[in-house]
Amino acid sequence: MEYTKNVESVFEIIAEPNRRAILSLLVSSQQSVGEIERQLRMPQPTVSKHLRVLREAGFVESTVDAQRRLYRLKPEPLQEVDAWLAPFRRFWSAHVDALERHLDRMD
Amino acid sequence: MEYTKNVESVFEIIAEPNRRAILSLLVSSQQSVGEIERQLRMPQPTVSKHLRVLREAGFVESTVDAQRRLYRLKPEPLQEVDAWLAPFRRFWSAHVDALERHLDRMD
DNA sequence: CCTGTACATACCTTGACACGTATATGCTCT
DNA sequence: AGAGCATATACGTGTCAAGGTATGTACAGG
Repeated sequence: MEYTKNVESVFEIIAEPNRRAILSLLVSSQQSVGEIERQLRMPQPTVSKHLRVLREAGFVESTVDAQRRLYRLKPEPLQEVDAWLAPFRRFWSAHVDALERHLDRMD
Repeated sequence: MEYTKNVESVFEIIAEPNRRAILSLLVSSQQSVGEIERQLRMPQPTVSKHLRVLREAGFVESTVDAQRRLYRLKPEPLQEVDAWLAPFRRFWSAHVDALERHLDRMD
């Protein structure tokens, strides 16, 4: 196998449950590492390491606030996921339509 | 770490590029294993193994057609992904709104 | 029946990645 | 400058999943 790694797809990033949890936390507002750590009950190095992955993949960005770092969401990578999903949305809405037509004929 | 595996999230399933390719192929119409194999230039056992994973996770289902098996999409798992994405969509459309208001004030 | 075709599975190997523990870096305040 | 807090990184370890090769199963046609 050719492992031309490094390209780390957005899908691999969000495959990790803790990373999804972090992203879900950040959707409401920005948070410091310590706040994430406490809310998710994760060891601090774990949080930092996941944040690093998310940052390098463009899911989040951080600003310095004294000794703290505040992390916030960036939309682009998840929009990529959304875009990949588009053709499938058409597929399953076609299914729903077919079901509706079927039900229409039934009454 | 507790590895209470088996729950195999839908995200782990679509993290694999070859599986995403298979799903994308199937969005237009059902395909046999051999057709997938040829279109994606993947070894047959690889295709079969990925299809097994996809099947057990509910992404696809198969019907027997003589010696062939025809695989087709099932919508539910990808709808789960879509549902997970919903809060983030609200987030980034809020961003677009803010940008638009800003641009409005500029002229 | 026997051969070929289509697909599935078994086994082994390898690499990636998530974790834990320990330690480094950097900032703040006194 | 030194203490203490907040965050980042290094290192070693275990687990898991994907690939390759080989083989099994099942159906179709002559």
